[in-house]
Amino acid sequence: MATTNELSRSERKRRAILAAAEDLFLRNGFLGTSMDELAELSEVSKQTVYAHFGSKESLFVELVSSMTAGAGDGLHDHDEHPAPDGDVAGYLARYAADELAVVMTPRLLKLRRLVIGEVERFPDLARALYEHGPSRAIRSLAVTMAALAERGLLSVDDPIEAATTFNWLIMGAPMNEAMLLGDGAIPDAAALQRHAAHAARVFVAAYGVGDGTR
Amino acid sequence: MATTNELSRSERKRRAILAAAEDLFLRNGFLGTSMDELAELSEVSKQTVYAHFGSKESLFVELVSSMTAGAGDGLHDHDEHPAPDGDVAGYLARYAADELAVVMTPRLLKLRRLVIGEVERFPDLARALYEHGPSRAIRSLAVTMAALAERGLLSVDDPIEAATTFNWLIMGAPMNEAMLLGDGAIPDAAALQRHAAHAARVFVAAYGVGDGTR
DNA sequence: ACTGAATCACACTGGTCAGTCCAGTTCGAG
DNA sequence: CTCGAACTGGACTGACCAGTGTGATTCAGT
Repeated sequence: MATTNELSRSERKRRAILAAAEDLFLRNGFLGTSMDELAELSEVSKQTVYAHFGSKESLFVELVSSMTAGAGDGLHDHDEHPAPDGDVAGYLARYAADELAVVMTPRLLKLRRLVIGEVERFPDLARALYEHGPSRAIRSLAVTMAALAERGLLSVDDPIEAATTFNWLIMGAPMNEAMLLGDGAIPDAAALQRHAAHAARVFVAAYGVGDGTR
Repeated sequence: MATTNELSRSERKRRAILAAAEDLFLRNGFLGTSMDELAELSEVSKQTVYAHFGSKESLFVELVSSMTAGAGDGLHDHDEHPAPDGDVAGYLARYAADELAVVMTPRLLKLRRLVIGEVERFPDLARALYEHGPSRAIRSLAVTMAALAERGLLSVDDPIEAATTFNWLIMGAPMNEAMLLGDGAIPDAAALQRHAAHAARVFVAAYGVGDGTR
């Protein structure tokens, strides 16, 4: 079954092209990337690029869409253990730190910058990124919020509103700094954890049921 | 003194060029804008464009720099009346609504998208936007926070941290939605005021001194 | 070994773009 | 009115770019 090395020739070429496209588009933008450049970096002829993806636009859309779809796929098994004891702040802090660790990544931040810069040209890609990113995270978080409220651990009227508030309490500062200051401004893991803990403390002070943190 | 109509010919041309540049760059980006297009929209010859600004890059940098510098100039006289009575939440809500009204503007949002998309090519512009925008707002807000703490109206250890928290509690959601969903997703004034009030309530719950809102 | 599909190198088209050049025109200040 | 500075239109250069065409070559499955 292994043709020569696990992957068909065509598939290998295809992936090489996508890898090069990711590199170039994320670095130089849509207009700033040329197809000759791309073929060269892929170590593939330009014809092959056009055989696999019909046009520059198609390639761009396909690349960004696939990166977008798999963007927040590291965040699923949170609902497993929603605050075993009553330490809601600790649980939320861990939740926040996990999300931050996924999102505050050069690859995803570059993708976000790219898509934001191309909102006018590719509004659908931007909407897709919004749906698969923040919106998805918030919806998922809202479920957790509702569960915590049900157990009397949190006082939440509107789970979506609460989730939105928590989400941006977490993401707001680091995300917006990273957007403008570049990947060099990404806080290290320790700083992100401190930030997550602080956000959780603030949130619990507003939405907690009485104990808070102290 | 008025040469013909308040402004010298040269100055009129210059402004026409900048106006066209603002329109085109904000809409089509740096690479997506051509100098011929720009000259035509300015109703000025290409030579004149190059006489005033030496190159496409210079024009771009000058335009973005000037827009950036005057970005948050509507936010100065807040410190005038910091919560006459003890209604900190109300005061902060008004403060937040004012900031939102300035920032959530198509012109500034487009500028922000443009600059974010060009971070790699023009990192200095992005840094300048960061300094004149969020950073400036936060520093100014921190002063207010400290003043409120001094009067016993707020419990603030680290004014910068508190200001940062409040700032993104306000800006996070609407800003990031607007970045990806386009200017059509800008909430109306009423929604922004509701959001501001909510943010202020959450903030006071975490940083308030005991009364909160209810 | 054979065969058809995929890939290759490379030239080429038609178009765009930043920036320059130039000869003639407009404009405003004295 | 005069003069010089600013402006104009349009042609031009050199470079780049998306996408196509072609004929030779490689490769994988039979």
